[in-house]
Amino acid sequence: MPATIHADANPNGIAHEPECSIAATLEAVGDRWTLLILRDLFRGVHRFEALHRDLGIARNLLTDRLHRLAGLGIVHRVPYQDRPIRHEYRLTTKGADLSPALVALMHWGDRWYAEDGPPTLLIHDACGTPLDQAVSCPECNETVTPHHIRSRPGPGRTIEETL
Amino acid sequence: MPATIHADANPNGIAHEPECSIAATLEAVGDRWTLLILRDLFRGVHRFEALHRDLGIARNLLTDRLHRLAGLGIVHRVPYQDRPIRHEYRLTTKGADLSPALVALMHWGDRWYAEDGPPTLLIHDACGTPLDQAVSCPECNETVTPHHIRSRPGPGRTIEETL
DNA sequence: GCAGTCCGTTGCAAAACGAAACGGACCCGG
DNA sequence: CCGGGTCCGTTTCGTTTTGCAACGGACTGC
Repeated sequence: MPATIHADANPNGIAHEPECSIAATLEAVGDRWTLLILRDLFRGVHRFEALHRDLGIARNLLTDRLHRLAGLGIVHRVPYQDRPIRHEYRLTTKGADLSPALVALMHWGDRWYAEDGPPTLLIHDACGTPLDQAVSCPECNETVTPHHIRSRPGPGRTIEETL
Repeated sequence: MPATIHADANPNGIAHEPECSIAATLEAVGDRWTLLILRDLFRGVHRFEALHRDLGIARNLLTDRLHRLAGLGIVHRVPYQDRPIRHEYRLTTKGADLSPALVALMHWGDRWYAEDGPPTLLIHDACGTPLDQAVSCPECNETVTPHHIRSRPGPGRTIEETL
């Protein structure tokens, strides 16, 4: 039996109730473009025009997504000139905190779709070594594979549907 | 400056060319429902009717997504009865390999949207300890934060646009 | 036969998306 | 001052994707 990542039966409101954190996350960033926009922000592409060019996203959608991300506190608008007052978009702590998720998505793509090897390597700035990502047990000090991951209701679970 | 997760300028074909593994991954599983379906598969919900009930997804979409996932080799259809021959959907290795991504997305939701604490805890089956996930450097034997992540073109990058 | 289960399809309206034109605020060279 | 060029949106409109709910098929069990 594979990893049990438990969750609930309600694909709704964003911080609307504690039900499933995966659903909550996808509510915030789980549309066709948002994670790509965030990828570009990590990558150093911060301005509207540059994002538009780089992603090929429709301008109206880009406007919408950027405002939405700002509203969610994932991104903030930093003025880089006045006069035609212009802002660039930068990750907040909350946004930067999505880094592990992007890393995980990238690793999966590397593994299953990069026939000629990864198009991009993530390396340690200090030593240049390609990085790993792993789930680990702080108690046992060992890496845990999906098969050894179990789940149980946490403190935030409402007392309903034990399923 | 936050983590640099570099990527390309083309949000296209799935295994269509090596450009950006994040885009490739999102091409495969980056729509509104797919990751939630996968979450349920991890969680032990394997049948059409159960997925439909649990997720509230439209039946036509569920059909479509499951077939798509099967086509991509992320899921396979296992007969569990003949006669009205019926299949259940199970993760392949490729599908199970998305575990780290789901874990990362869940952690982020836990951190930013679970006011009363995580609705679900992932624990080590051997000892019951809540698990961590981290990016680490195999050389330095230390955890690497987003700020210390750099990126560089890997072997799979086509020789174009140095940006 | 008749109800119930399970999976999937169909038809249609609503929502999201994509492309491209348009508008505003500016800078610059002539 | 005028005609470009840049940068950031907004608007319009046609195409896709969703969501919803009814329907159909293949059984089982009573």
